[in-house]
Amino acid sequence: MEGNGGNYTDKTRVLDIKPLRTLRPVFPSGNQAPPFVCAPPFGPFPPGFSSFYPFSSSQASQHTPDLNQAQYPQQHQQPQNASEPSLVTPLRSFRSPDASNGNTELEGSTVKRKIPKRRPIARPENMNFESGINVAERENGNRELVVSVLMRFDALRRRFAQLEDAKEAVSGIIKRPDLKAGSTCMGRGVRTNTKKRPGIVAGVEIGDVFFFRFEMCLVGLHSPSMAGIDYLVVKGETEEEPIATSIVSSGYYDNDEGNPDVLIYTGQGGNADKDKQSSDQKLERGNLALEKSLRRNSAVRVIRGLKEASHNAKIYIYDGLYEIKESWVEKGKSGHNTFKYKLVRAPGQPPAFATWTAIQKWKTGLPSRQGLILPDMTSGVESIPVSLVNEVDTDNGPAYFTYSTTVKYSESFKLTQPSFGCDCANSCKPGNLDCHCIRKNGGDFPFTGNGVLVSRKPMIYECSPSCPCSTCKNKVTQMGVKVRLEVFKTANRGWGLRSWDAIRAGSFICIYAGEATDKSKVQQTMADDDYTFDTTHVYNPFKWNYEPGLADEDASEEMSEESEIPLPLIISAKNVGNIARFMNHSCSPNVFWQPVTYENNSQLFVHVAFFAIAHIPPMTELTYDYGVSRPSRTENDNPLYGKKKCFCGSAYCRGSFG
DNA sequence: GTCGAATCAATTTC
DNA sequence: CGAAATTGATTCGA
Repeated sequence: MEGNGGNYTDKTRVLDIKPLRTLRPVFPSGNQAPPFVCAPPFGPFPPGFSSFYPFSSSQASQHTPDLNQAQYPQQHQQPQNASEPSLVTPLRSFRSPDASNGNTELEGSTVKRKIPKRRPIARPENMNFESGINVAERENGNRELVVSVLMRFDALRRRFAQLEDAKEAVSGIIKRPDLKAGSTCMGRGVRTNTKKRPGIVAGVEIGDVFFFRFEMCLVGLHSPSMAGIDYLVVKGETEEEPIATSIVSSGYYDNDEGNPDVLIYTGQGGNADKDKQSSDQKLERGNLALEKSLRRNSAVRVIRGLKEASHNAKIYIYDGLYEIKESWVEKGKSGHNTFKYKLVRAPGQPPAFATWTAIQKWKTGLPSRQGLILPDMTSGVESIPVSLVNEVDTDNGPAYFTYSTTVKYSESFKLTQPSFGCDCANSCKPGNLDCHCIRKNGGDFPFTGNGVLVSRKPMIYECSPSCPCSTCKNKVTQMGVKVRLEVFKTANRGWGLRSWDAIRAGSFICIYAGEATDKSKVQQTMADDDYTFDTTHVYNPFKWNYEPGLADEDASEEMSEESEIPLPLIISAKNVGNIARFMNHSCSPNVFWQPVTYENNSQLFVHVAFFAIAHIPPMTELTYDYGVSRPSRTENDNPLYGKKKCFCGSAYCRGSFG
């Protein structure tokens, strides 16, 4: 464990952990479980199953990596050639917020069973919200602050989106929860790196992804909420002059010509407006700043705006520092003069935008991704293929298992009590409190319009396949995997899972598939293999939901975020499972699990669904907190001491898990 | 349903 | 202080 990994002695952050069990009777106790339903290794497979066996695949031999090239470069090693940069290193390592800032919420118990902690109604006059970020931290940030600010912004944005969705839609009115959340954070001092400077911004790492312009404002990467060029006025030899600090390329003008290290950037201004004709651009403001930066050889931060065709989402990737090599004037599409700047990426920086461009090529399949063993290890069972890749050694794939997208429950998990769906026609409308499914969620629609989870809850109630709402948005985790994933061989932790797509915070990733059993009925040894999910573990608490003090409505009731799994549920994915079985543990995870339930064939089951904690850049390993098993701890031990040695590498590594 | 174009009302900074 | 900069959700049209 690197750096200050030994700091995990601050017991105030981890103590007071209580059992996850509650007494809510969702599962009946009762009958002895029959044998599991299990597909034979070579079929025929019931729906949702396929064989997974890489060695028998004809594809496997085609794509077996060249052993001489199996040693892939590590971070900062030179790319093998200009157009094929090293892509094996995650764009950045992720760290979760640190309690030392005083603004994240690791205080209190893990499992708050009886919550309603009365808070004053959040009216403007009695709002005493503290950002927890002091003046110095606001001017100069660090990684923890940046991560914390982004988490708080997005939690608030999701909440505003949820509230807007619940209102009656007014035609012509455009909802902008991003602006509302951004403005709130600005006003309450939830921001950092306000001191503008060219070059590196403390706490923002190359490869970081953003989904909103406001996110980059709040962490000081790029302050204008709209303009593409950010600049700073400095004292020159004779007079003051502007120099550029950062630019955002919208992806509209830019012609990369295949080289991700070069950017041709168009100056600002001259655009046609409602009551304005397009005109020549002037050498002022941002254009002048870029010109001065060119003269001074002052490097500029570049943020690449990208349209992900598959996602229908625009993302921004921070691509590090570029040098302005030349500038010229060119006739634009409107026939008027525009300024053009040629920027070249400073050498020696880890790949970011280059990773994204390479992934776009992989998606076409030509040429196939290096180290590819199987293009789709699910054999079409998932609607999106899952690649199997090894770039580090000669291992040809994980041991055989049966791929299933679903959980197989033993008989003892069947619910005897009938479950109620809703009777909404077509789709359930957020804000419609007549909808029984929405009522079960406390009156809030659990997801925003684009399927992002708004907040963690003890349980999420989705509409069921038997509800009449066929096009309902409250069926996120039932619809299968939506991100393009790959299973890859890690350097020291076996196989792992990562995504080709950038993943937005709150996005559903996958469920934990496998064979579910009631832990109390199983031998302890069986629950101990490497492919077991166990709800009875002790989990490190964390805060993900919006802060009531930040929202401008009555948010008097703080909601529990921690799970209430009614029975000790364990899911074994040793023989049957999905991609979730490859997700490794981390003490600073970027994914969390959330219990979800919906009725199926008149039975109610609990599903373990995984969601992104923060925005996750492409090719970053997906990890969640495995927790530690209860029996392993003794009174004198750290309560989060586990049986397995941890190699997560996080600065806050607890040293063990499981 | 889907894909691009057009539309609309936003916010911070200089 | 007001103009400048362009976004992102939605609607519209082929």
